[in-house]
Amino acid sequence: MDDIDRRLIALLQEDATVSYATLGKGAGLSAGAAHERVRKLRERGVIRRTTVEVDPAALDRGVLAFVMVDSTAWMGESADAFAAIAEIQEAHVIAGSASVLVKVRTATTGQLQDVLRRLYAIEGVSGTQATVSLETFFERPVSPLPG
Amino acid sequence: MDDIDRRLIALLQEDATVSYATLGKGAGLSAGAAHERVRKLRERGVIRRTTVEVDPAALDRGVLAFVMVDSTAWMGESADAFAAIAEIQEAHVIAGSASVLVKVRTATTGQLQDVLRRLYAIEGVSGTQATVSLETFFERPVSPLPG
DNA sequence: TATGAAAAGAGGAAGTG
DNA sequence: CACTTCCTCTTTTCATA
Repeated sequence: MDDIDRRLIALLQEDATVSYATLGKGAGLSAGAAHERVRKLRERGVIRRTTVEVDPAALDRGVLAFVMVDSTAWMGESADAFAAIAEIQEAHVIAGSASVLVKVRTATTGQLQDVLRRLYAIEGVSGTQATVSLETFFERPVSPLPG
Repeated sequence: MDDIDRRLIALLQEDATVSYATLGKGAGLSAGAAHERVRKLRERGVIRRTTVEVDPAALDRGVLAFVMVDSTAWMGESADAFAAIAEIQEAHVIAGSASVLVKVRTATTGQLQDVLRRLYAIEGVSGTQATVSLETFFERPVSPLPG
């Protein structure tokens, strides 16, 4: 992971459809060398996958909320229960009073309420605190640049 | 946006490097038809971009925290101030006691502390409450399927 | 690891049903 | 809208340094 790798990642995060020739030019490499480096980044798992970024509203997921899920038991083994709820985009075990923080996207606040109901149905869950997002300033890839 | 479009999006989210021929097969379409639909999804802004998903730890961003940022003033115009902090991956204006929720990734908790210091330097910011993630259950694309 | 070149395959743009 | 065809460019592999 040197500065060239970071540069390649930055370029791919911006647009992963560019050719290796263009990619190499942007990093001061030949197409072949750029290709080889990217292949290794994938092999090492640094680049996990190539994917598309979608407008949530277009998929009927215009309502964004973060929900703190309190529990009476250790939730460390409950990943599947959260993953089974399609509206949950992320789930993290957290330090602090609650035990799991989830990011939820639904079409309406009514559906958000339904997600909360399903969260309560998970074993050990004792409470939820939902915080609705009014506006998203930005959501961007993890910066490969230091600082 | 019919079911075929949703299917195409689901396949692309999983692996955006597949050929249009493979993509079409997965959605019951010819390569050309799949290509045309994907082109339109991009044109309409449903698909925003093709990008790569990266392992945060490999980029020296192994510490994940969510920070509630309290403020004394309306933060609705402060997007740039948050965007200027490279460690911030997302920033959302929220309903509730705090006014902005940010997702932060740093190499160490020391660097997290430094981000908090820089958050305090933003005009109007009166306080922060950081919640550190101990484990990420999952982070996945927005589900294109209903329910 | 980088380069350069050759073969295999995919992208992109026609025209047709 | 979807399918097919055709041409171009890219990806992928390999030999070489």
